[in-house]
Formats: sequence, C-alpha cells, structure tokens
Amino acid sequence: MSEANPATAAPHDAAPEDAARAGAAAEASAADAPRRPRRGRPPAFDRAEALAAATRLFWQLGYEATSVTDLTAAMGIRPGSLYAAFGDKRSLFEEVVRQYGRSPVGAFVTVALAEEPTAYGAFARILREAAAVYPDPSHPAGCLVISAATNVTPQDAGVQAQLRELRNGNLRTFEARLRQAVEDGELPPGADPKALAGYFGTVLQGMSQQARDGAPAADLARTAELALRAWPCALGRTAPPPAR
Amino acid sequence: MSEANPATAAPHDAAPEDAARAGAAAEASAADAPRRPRRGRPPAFDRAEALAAATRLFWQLGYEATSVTDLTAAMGIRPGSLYAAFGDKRSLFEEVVRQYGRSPVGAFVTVALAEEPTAYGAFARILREAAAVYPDPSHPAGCLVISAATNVTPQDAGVQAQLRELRNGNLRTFEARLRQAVEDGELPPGADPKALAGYFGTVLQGMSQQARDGAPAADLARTAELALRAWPCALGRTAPPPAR
DNA sequence: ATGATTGTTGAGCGATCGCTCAAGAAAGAA
DNA sequence: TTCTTTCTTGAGCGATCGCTCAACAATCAT
Repeated sequence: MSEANPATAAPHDAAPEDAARAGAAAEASAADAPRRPRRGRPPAFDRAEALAAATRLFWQLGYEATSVTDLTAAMGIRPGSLYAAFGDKRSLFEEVVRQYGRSPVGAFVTVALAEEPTAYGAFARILREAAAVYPDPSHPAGCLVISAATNVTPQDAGVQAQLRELRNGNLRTFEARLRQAVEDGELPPGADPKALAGYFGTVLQGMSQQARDGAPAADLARTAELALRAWPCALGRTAPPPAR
Repeated sequence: MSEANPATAAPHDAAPEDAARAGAAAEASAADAPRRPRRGRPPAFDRAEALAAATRLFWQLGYEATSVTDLTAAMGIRPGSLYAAFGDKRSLFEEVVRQYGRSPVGAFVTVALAEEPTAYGAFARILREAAAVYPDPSHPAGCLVISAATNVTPQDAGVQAQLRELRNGNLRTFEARLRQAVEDGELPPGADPKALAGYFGTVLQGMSQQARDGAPAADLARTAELALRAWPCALGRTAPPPAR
C-alpha cells in the first residue's frame, strides 16, 4: 500500500467550504458555483453537527479516552459512515482541533490579540475572557488544546505533540506581541517579553485546569485580576488600574 | 460474591512499615520485633523498587495510558505477582499516589508550608522549588497529582476524582495559611485568602503543564518571580524584594 | 520426612479497542 | 429502465485491555 492508486487519495475531504471536486476539473473558475448536485446517495447526517458532537466528546474526555463507539453513538452514525466521512479517529480529531480553533471559544486569544490596541489590554482581556469562557457550562470545561491529550500511550504521542506545538506556538505569539510592546514603549526597556509570555501562558493553562476541577467563573475572575498585577508597573499602563 | 469469606480480606497489605501481622496477634507490644521470618515462599522482587518503577510509569503516561503489560515489564514481574502484591491496577495506583505524596518531590509544598515562618516565604519557596523540581530530568516532568488522570474514561472517573480532591485539598490548605497571614497582620486586612490561594494553585498547575511541554527550569524560575509580584504589596513583605 | 503457607509462572479468559468489508440502499446519468 | 456513484449497515477482524487460575516452587512448622 505504498504506491500506485493515484485516484484513491483521501475520499474524506474535510471540505473547508466545498473546494474538492471530482473528475478532471475543467473550468477552474471556482468563485460561486451555487449548488451543483452531488452524485450518488446523499449523506444521511449533518456533517457539521456530527463534528460538533465529536468535539464535545474529545473536549470532555480527551483523545484516547473517547472511543469510536462513543463517537458513533454521539454522532448518530455507524462506524462505516464515520470512517468514510472523516478518515480515521486521528483525522477526525485533527479536524475537530482545526474547527475548535476557528470557534469563538477556541479563538478568543487570537481575537483579543488582533483587536486590542495595547498589549496590556490584550492580555487583560485574554485572562478575563478565559475566566468567563473556561467554566462556561454550555460546553466542556477548560481548553481542548490544553487538556485533550495530556495522557496518551506512546503510540499516540503524535497527538500529544500536535497539541503541544499549538500551545508552544501560542507562547511564541505572546512573546512577539510583548516584544512589540517594548518597542512601542508600552513596556519598559527592562521588561522580559519571553518571561512575561511564559507567565501568561502558565496562568492560562492553570486556569483551564482550575475550571476542569470545578472552579466557578467568579474565582477564576479573581485569579485573572491577581495575575495582571505582575504586569511591569514602571510606566506605560494604558488600561484601568489593577483590581479595586 | 457479596458475603461470607471473612478471612480472605485483602491479602495485599500495602505495608506502611510492616504492621499487619497474621494470626490472632497475641502480644501486641509492637515496637521493635527485629526480624520475624515470614512463612511461605519469599517474594522474588523488591517491593519498593517495583513501586518506584510503577510510579515513574504512571507519572509519565498517566493512569489509563499505562497498561498492566507496561507495568509488569517495568517492574520485572508477571501479572500474577503484581495482583498478589498490590491488588489490582487501581490499588497499585493509589499506593503510588500515597508514596508519591511522601516523597521529597511530592511533598515539597507541604514541607515549605510547615517550615517557612511567613506566608510569603512559604509561597515564594513553593514557586521557586516547583520551578526547579517540575522540569528535573531525574524523573518525569511536572506533578503526578496534577497530570496523571486528566484524560480518563467514565469507568475510571474515580481515579480522576481522587486526584482532583487532592488538588482541591491543597487549595484549602493554601487558603488556610493565607487566612492565618491576614490574622497575623502579614497580609493587609483587605487581602482575599481564597483568591490568593486559587491564584497560586493556578500558577502551580500551569507550571507543571509548562514543564511537561518542555519549559526549562530557567524559564519556570522567571515565571515564579513574576507570579510573586501579585503578592499584596501594601505592607508586610518579609522576604527579598520581587525580581531584580 | 510431611503439610501448610506464600510466591511465581504461563496460558488464557471475556471485553473492548480501532477499524474493515461485502451487501444493500438512494441518488444522478445514460 | 439500467448503470454508476456514493453512502449506510451489521457483522466481525486481529490486537490489546485488565485480570484470573491451576500448577509448580520455595520457604517455615511439625
């Protein structure tokens, strides 16, 4: 199963919008193409709903503790449909992670960094929103990227590494934003962007764990305010004063 | 299998020192009793060494990701011996957790709280020692209690709850120490012991995660110093000033 | 010696794991 | 209608899971 078969590549396409078309693809105009009817038997389940159900399960139990039997039960489909639509368990999880990163609860960090004009404003908003989002009972507690692959067998070390890379990538994003803040003069020249990035990442990961341990939003909000007191206070604070 | 059999209770005794003796136990003088030879065939393995090997495995992979096959291989024994000596996988894990809590790396929090005269000194020492201990390459990274039962199937929810209770118990211990600090005047009357306890617990759990993600001791040390800046600074600081 | 007690061994139990596949069903194309 | 394509279904694959057990081995008591 190493060569040949050039046309059998990935029948499950993870359709970003629709994109993948069969055949030789004449006329690559793309753009609109409003509703070309698909060929054979139509799927009997809503792909997005099934993906959301899988997300909830992986989010709550983690990658390995979620069995394919659990998944098919929650998604309302049989194993054959799952494997035809999503590939295998690992591919399904990767699609879940991708979609989680685009969802509001998985993207609030990126959104805050993009929208807030100051670094302090961004990190204050990140911690405060984490305090509200992580324990929100409308979804499993904490952050999927932080807690879904903590305990895995060596054969699934790739899943663990994938999420770890996402976490460490967030740290690098934090560090870049804080270095920018030093250049902008928002932070004093003596401030250490890498140290601050590690600190805020640590607090975020700890808050996710606390939420999973049952900490209510009010407790996490107080933790967020205390954590913000580590912000270098020599000069440049732009947001409302810390705590009351 | 619900009644009768009064003499078959727990042949694996988890010997705290030696303690459990067979028979009707005449002469309960206890104390010394230097080397009473045991009855039947002696064990062919060192119980403490086997327990240490199991600890390393559970610490690194977590409860469910560690299989009995892994355990017997690392402990150098066969399944029958494991079950005769430790009961079942769950009982072995509980004994591992108990022994971990008495080991230096599992007890540094308790030791610091007991030895340091001031609350600030205790929490500063806890964070700084965590920064050194969590990434120490002589054992698996992070804290076993924090990370060994994050992802479990519902049938093992009891293990998860057991570790969560230990974590939340630590939070209550933190809170009690900080309340004492308010009563002592070390902390200002406006300080919030519960909020501070949650904050330090959050930072500790985050540091454990960071260590598992590969953060070196130097990075965690900087995180610890930044975290200590949240200490209420109105008055009462007893230790060296924060950072440089 | 013999028996009692305890530990070790290797085979293997039922259950679950992720996953596959032949057969059938539902759609458009001819 | 018939063919092609796509999806669903239910049975079941080999592997691993935690765990058990009869047989044997090694010690002490008698």
